[in-house]
Amino acid sequence: MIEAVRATPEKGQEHGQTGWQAIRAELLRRIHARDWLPGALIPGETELAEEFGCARATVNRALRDLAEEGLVERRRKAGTRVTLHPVRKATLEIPVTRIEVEKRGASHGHAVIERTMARPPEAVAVRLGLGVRTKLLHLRSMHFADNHPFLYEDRWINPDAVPEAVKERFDSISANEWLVRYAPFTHGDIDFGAENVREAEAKLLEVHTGDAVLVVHRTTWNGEQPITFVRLVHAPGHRLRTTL
Amino acid sequence: MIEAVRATPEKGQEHGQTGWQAIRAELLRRIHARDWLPGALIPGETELAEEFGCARATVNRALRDLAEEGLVERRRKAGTRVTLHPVRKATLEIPVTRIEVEKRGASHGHAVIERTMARPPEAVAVRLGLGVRTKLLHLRSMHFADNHPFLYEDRWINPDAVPEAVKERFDSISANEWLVRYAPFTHGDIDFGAENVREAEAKLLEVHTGDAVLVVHRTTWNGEQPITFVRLVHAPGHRLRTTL
DNA sequence: AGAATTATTATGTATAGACATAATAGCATT
DNA sequence: AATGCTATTATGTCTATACATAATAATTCT
Repeated sequence: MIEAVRATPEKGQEHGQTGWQAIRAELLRRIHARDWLPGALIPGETELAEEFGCARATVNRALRDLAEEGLVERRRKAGTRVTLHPVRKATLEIPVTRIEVEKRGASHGHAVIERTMARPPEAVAVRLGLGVRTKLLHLRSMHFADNHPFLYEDRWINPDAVPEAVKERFDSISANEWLVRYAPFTHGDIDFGAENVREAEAKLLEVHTGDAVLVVHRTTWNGEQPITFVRLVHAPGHRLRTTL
Repeated sequence: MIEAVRATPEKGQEHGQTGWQAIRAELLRRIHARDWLPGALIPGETELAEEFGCARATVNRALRDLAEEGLVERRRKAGTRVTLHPVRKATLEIPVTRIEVEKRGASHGHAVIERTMARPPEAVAVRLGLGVRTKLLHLRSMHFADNHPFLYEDRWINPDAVPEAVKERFDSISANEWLVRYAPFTHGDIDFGAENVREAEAKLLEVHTGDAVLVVHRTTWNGEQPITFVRLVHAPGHRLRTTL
């Protein structure tokens, strides 16, 4: 029986949690201490509630939290077990480019290179789930950090989803930021990889052809309706960071 | 008053959620429909509970879920408001390499190239927060998918944190998987970027020197104690995918 | 034995009621 | 006007109880 649960919150206790968080911490401790080995079945909620001298709902809250993080797996009737191969989730935040630049202590600038209505290449049309015959708003632009090339953005916007975008010139506000503001999306997908930058993009980024660049592709949707597909080419050396 | 909450679960209802999920769905609908604008204060739990004809705890569960996703912000006394600039979080899962390979329908293989006790280069020592004089277990190995090079792994393990690792040969089980199993970590950090692959690594991956490769650096800790630092070099063309 | 049915069990969720806590707003004092 | 106390309020959490649901185990029927 751990006492932390009912312990009066004292000043000295740095890890002095109470309630369900104390339960959570204790369960976590047992997992890390290998009291309960990966794959092992841990006691039922009722049993733990009794041990900790709290209600089952409180144990449930703690276990649910651990389950959300992927540290334990729960199945009705089968019980709760320590995850064998905990799939760690790195949550990387996707801020607006301007803010990302400013967070690095640099001043942000951007310039539109192209702004046309055009038929998308097949790869783009497929991603958006649209036909190649639909004309889309095609925007190519550069982002700068302290006047150095930072990011090249090649974007296709579905005018059916965002009719207002057709009128916007995107010179005072970047498409990136404009869309976040006026066209919230319900879901999207991202994928990224490394590419040897091609000549055209290398010139824009002011680097050598063939340099390795981090390329991000992002598609966003509002319900069933595709909003935009964008290809982001970062300047060489750019790294994405996050914690586990 | 929405009825979905108490609705008898019928077969035809594809979006037929009940309970707190129905509340959540309705709240989400109002946010997306801009019924409640970004930044706006939404009704209190008590009020919503009354409207939906359920207990306050149920509304709380729904709101808490939305808050965890960053769609609303909650503060005691101040109430709940729709997030102004929802920082979209892409959660990318970091599975064990073997499982990642197998998920692609390929067979996984691996081979240890080097296994020594050595002093780490300064960059590694800094990352781990250790001195350059501490000898660490240095492991270099290759992962294969259907016998094609898939990933090159250059790893440094802190023997203080995982003494058992020094005895392990890592030929039947990869270091990656072994560590997940026997040395769970409490936290870590990841960063990734694109690099032009150097000659030595290019040979191992059987690609041309200078090809763009996705490089991941990962450090993991158990509490205060550093466990391992690893540099993962993916074969060219490898892309990481996730959803928003 | 094999299939279908029923019982059991652990988690999942809902409820009402209670108290805790943080933050604001209002009031009083200096 | 600045400060400090106090009341108020919305969320945070815990409790006990109840029923729902999924999955397994046991049982019965053929």
